[in-house]
Amino acid sequence: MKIASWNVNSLKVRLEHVLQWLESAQPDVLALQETKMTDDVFPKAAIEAAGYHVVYAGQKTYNGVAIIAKEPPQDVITDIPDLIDPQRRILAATVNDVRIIDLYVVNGSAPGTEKFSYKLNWLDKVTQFIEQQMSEYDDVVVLGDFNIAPDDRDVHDPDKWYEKILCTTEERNALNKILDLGFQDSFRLLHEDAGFFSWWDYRMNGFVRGLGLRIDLILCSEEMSEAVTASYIDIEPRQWERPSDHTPVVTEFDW
DNA sequence: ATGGTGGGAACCCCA
Repeated sequence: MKIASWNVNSLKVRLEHVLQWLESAQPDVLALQETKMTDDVFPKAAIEAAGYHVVYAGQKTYNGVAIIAKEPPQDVITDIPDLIDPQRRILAATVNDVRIIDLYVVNGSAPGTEKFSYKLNWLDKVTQFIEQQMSEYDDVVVLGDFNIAPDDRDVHDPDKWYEKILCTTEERNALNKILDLGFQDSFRLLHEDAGFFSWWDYRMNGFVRGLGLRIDLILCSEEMSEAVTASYIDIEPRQWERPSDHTPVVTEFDW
């Protein structure tokens, strides 16, 4: 089973990239973030024509998540307890008996801001939801744009980013609370080195200069973590014309 | 030196 995540930064602009990547990579599951479109205009037919099923939760202009899968996603959840929120950032569904939880984590702007507090509160509620899902499902994958670099190996210049947004101790502690529920960062099961990134700022020629962070993660529960056979970041789509600022991350399971 | 680029909307917000 091959599971992937990609923040596409507008599915309207990136649809051809997604279709091209599905065609070549043939994932069983591709979780999208930042589709930035309402459900009534979602390109369902184009994705189905590529041989996939898809479920989605979108809104106008901002956010938006989708799960594309070879088998039909079941038992879809778009809203969680204690978080009444018009922002479409959460999508859970079951595919091949694996519970997939697709997250577009709040960016948070900067430490000390209202958005930062909202991010931490959002993560707290989502952590409670994941804990509930863990009690209901045996095999769980939580993936998406976490907007948190797990540790300094995931940051091109840790000194420059010290306690900056995406790298603060508070955000990392919040991520660790999810991991403590019984998850592994699948990429780190197979790669210990620094310098692997999934997002590069459009500004200042970030991709060419290697100014990246690894903030797109695929977390898997215990039994699945023992079945990981490969985990990698596919930087090719970041080199395509008019790319997303994120590139797909992939984990393969003997499942 | 506190910038810049990109997406979407609508002359500004968000990342």
